[in-house]
Amino acid sequence: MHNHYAANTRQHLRVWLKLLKTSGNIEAVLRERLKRECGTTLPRFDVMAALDHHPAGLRMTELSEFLMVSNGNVTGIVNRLAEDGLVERTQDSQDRRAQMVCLSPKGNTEFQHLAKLHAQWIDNIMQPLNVEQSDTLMALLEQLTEPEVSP
Amino acid sequence: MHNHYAANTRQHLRVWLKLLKTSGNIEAVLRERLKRECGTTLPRFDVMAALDHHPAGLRMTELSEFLMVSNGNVTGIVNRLAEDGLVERTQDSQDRRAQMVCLSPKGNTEFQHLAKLHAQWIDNIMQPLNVEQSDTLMALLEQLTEPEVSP
DNA sequence: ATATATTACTTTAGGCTTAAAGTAATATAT
DNA sequence: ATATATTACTTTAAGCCTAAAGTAATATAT
Repeated sequence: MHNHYAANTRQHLRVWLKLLKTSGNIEAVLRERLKRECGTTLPRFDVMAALDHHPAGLRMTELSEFLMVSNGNVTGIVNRLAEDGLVERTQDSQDRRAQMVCLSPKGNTEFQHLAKLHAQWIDNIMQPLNVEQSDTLMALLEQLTEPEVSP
Repeated sequence: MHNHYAANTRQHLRVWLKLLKTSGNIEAVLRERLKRECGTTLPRFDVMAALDHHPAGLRMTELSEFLMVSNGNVTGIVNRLAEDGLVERTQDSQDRRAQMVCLSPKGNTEFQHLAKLHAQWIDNIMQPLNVEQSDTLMALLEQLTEPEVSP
């Protein structure tokens, strides 16, 4: 053996590494397919999905809160989506600092296509688990949802 | 309901989002603590951990294969670690293209400290699961280890 | 009314990441 | 021996990400 942690700690490390690896593998598959088959990226997909869930549009700050990423990050992604004509910005007439972002018709059409593919990919990847197993997995992950803060 | 997927697909999507969120949350905690408490980053930690596992050192290409990241990526991280005196590069006397990278004494001391903290953090985060539960989680994740490739 | 604080957003600097192109050294085929 | 291919590594361009600083507009306190 290479270390001298308690058996429990070793097991915990193993489970975490497995969780990280599994999640990372699946995410890598999604990124790869979005790129190769759709010419887009996961962050772009996430922004478009957020806008799809909010058909009336979102302000930049709402978008960054919804996606839990920084404000500046959203600025960059929305800029690039706008350059490609997939989202539209409209100035708020009440507040000249603010703007509303929503999917353009083109962006909406494209997202419906992406979302369908995305769901198929996930469905396929998760296929090995039956209903009971995925319920169990959900329940176990639920217990890790709010990581303890102090050692 | 907001969509019209088969119930199974919806469940699969929910489980995947939960998996992604849980893994991301834990990773965020680790990044945060590495930064705030140790002034380092997860990629730097990963490189140092790889070198700790290979005391004789690794070549740049071996390092990038071990970590499953690109060659150029490793160049950047190792550059910064070397600037901080945490790793050492030694030219291969047989092959003038190649070099050996290993932890410096300073890097080794620092990594032992980081590794101990890291293990404590994981141990604490995984605390909610008892042995049986973590075994079950391992087994379920195992089934997702090699995502199906074709729809 | 005016000063102060807050809010909405962008810009900047720096690190992480990849793919692709570039450089130099080594290995192979003829 | 020489041409070709491969290998080891770095550089570059572009996107993603954050924290911190910056800008302009709005809200609040007095």
